[in-house]
Amino acid sequence: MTSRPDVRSNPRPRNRAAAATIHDVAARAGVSVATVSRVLNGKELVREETSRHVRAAAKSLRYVPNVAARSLSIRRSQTIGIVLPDVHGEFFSEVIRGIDLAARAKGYHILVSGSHSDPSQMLNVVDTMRGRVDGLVVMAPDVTLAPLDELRARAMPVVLLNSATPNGDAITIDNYGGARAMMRHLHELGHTRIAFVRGPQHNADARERLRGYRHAMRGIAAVPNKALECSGDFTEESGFAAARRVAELKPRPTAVFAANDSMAVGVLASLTAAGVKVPEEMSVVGFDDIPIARYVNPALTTMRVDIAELGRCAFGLLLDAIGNPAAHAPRHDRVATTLVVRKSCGVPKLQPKQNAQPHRAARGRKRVPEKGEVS
Amino acid sequence: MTSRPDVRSNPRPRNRAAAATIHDVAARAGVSVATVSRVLNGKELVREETSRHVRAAAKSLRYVPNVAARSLSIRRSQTIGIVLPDVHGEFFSEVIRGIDLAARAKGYHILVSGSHSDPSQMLNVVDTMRGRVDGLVVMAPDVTLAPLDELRARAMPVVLLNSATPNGDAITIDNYGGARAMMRHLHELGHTRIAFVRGPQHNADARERLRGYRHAMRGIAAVPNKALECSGDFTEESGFAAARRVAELKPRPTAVFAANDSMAVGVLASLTAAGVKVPEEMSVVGFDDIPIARYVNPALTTMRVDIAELGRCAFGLLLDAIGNPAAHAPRHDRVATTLVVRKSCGVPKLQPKQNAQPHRAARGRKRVPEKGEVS
DNA sequence: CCGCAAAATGTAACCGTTTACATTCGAGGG
DNA sequence: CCCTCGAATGTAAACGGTTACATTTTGCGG
Repeated sequence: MTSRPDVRSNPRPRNRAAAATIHDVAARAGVSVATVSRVLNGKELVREETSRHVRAAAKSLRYVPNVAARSLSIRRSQTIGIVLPDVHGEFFSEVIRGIDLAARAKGYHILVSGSHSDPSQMLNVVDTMRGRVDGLVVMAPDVTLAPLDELRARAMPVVLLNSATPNGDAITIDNYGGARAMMRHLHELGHTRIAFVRGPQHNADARERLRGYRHAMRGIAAVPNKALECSGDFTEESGFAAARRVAELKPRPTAVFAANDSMAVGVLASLTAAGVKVPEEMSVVGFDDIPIARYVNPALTTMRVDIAELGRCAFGLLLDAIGNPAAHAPRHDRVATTLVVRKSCGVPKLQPKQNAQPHRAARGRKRVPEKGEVS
Repeated sequence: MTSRPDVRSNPRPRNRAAAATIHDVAARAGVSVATVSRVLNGKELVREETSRHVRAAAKSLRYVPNVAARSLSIRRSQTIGIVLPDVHGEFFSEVIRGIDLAARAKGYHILVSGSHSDPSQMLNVVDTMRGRVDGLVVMAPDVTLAPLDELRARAMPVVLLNSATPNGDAITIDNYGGARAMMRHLHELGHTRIAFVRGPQHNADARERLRGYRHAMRGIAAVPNKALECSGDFTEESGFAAARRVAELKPRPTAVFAANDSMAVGVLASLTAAGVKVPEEMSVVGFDDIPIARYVNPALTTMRVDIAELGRCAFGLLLDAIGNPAAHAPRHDRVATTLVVRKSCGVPKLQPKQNAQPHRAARGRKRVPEKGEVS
């Protein structure tokens, strides 16, 4: 009955409604498997009538190609891997979202693996993804250079996200530029004594933001003052703690710049608890524009990072690398940030020994609407 | 030299450092592929010495098995799919996180696909995952029953997450019980005029929470008052708008119960903007205990849902279904919620026509620490 | 020293596709 | 009428593993 010779000497009993294979479709349509394959992939010449038959047979059998077989044959999985340090919080979910959207549009699937605190565990995961994916987007902001290079040796296209910039493909946020833009904004409002809450020591984003802050401070204060910098680790808790220290500094700073929004939220909560009025007595700004930033009280002024866009870029770059592994020239793209002015910072009160007048531009710029200016 | 007869008549030029195959390992170790397979899978008897040789060969060749071939052969992919409506926000990332952790521990990978607003698109995605995954966790809170049943017909283990409960495997939050527990808390504090901000009409979670609220209100107020219910859609914006309406109700409610935390955050922001003091003039509570809840001002009293646990349970159930597809009895598990008391609600002011005394228990319970009581 | 069971290993079929190459079939030109 | 050529289709060899079954070793009692 079937035109396919049953090669199996002793067919295993399939326990359940087995999925139809290409052979079943071929038999039903009265053609060879090659023809079925050609019809379904639509690349080669097939007579219109034959094509219809095949399509009908496939539909009636609810045929879905077996991807494992297919990818074994064509050596492609149409899947990319995403390796994250830890899928906590809104930042990571936005990254995934951005990549997912871009990938699906191109017919790609995404394999996600999060929660990799240490590099060895990460490399491990990368190995188990071997063969399962055509390329990787790896986010490892806390990892030092060496393991990342080893990762490249795995001979698979890899795009690094927000990691210490190595040679090879990478996408990063313009942290340095963003931090400077934020400092410019504060300075224009008249602030000169600006405290900074740092991020984790080994985090690439955190370092760049700190660098931007320091550079800007050199242009603002004659003598750099290390006392204005507090340590933090990107968590609300650490922001909370840092704010207490800031509030007790001798000449009290008029503004606090937290290296990310989570810490800024902590700072805000801490100051409120301590009875320090924001923005009247102290201005607070953050970085990232996570969704909550808009809903804390007062609403937080921050640098927006279009995280989904970050993911989208990463996928685009990866796709390019997968497309022509040979001719692909490694790129390092930087995505810009946007200043979003809300209510959490104002003009500092006049104080002795300070410039008596706030900077000229201050007044006019105070209430830039959402998505204000590009840094 | 190699013991493997080169069956390929005309080996394709491999463009790049091709990955070693099991044949290469076998050749290098001087054994057959079967032996290599046995060593690497560790199931069958192999002489210790042989085993060492094979392992050494594998390591020196940096051999990693090709998963496509493997899953073609054993008809398993060691991968599960996660289908989400939209990977926005902390809720979804926590779900992914929970599943990821559980899955990795069992050697499974996860294939994620988010952003499916409509059912047809979702079914589509499910089809493309066919063969790529051993089972699915599907989250479709807004979807009506019919498509979900069709999904089951796809003949693959499926666990539904927070969806309108059908027959088959499912995990849901105890929304009804949680809502009632929250109402009990408010009532014990002395509140009787309690407004409710509803979630999306077709959302299963939202409906259950509303049901819990209504049930509780029947026990509190003699005449049910629909005017106390405001519509909302789980977004901060809708909470913001709803709060304005609540504040203008004739006998003003003394408490607002928002069907989720995002809306509660909106409510808080709105009341603050309108000059209504929380909790002195009005108490506000939410549901979910998203991370921000702790950092808004005042900190939000809410029902905690252990979202990662939800994901973990879902994976466990799915694994069971994958394990014995035949003997598996469909289950419907419900995960409990926990009351977390913070600062956003207090004892209502005495008012005419009200019970003059707050409920007995109120005082003593006011400041239960984090992770207070199980509902 | 033989025989035999158990242990270790090898052989090759099979999983379901894709695709290079072979084959068939018609049509058109000489 | 034969030959050639191109279009349509078929055949079967990969792809890289797993595993049932066959074969070879090994250990040991008689």
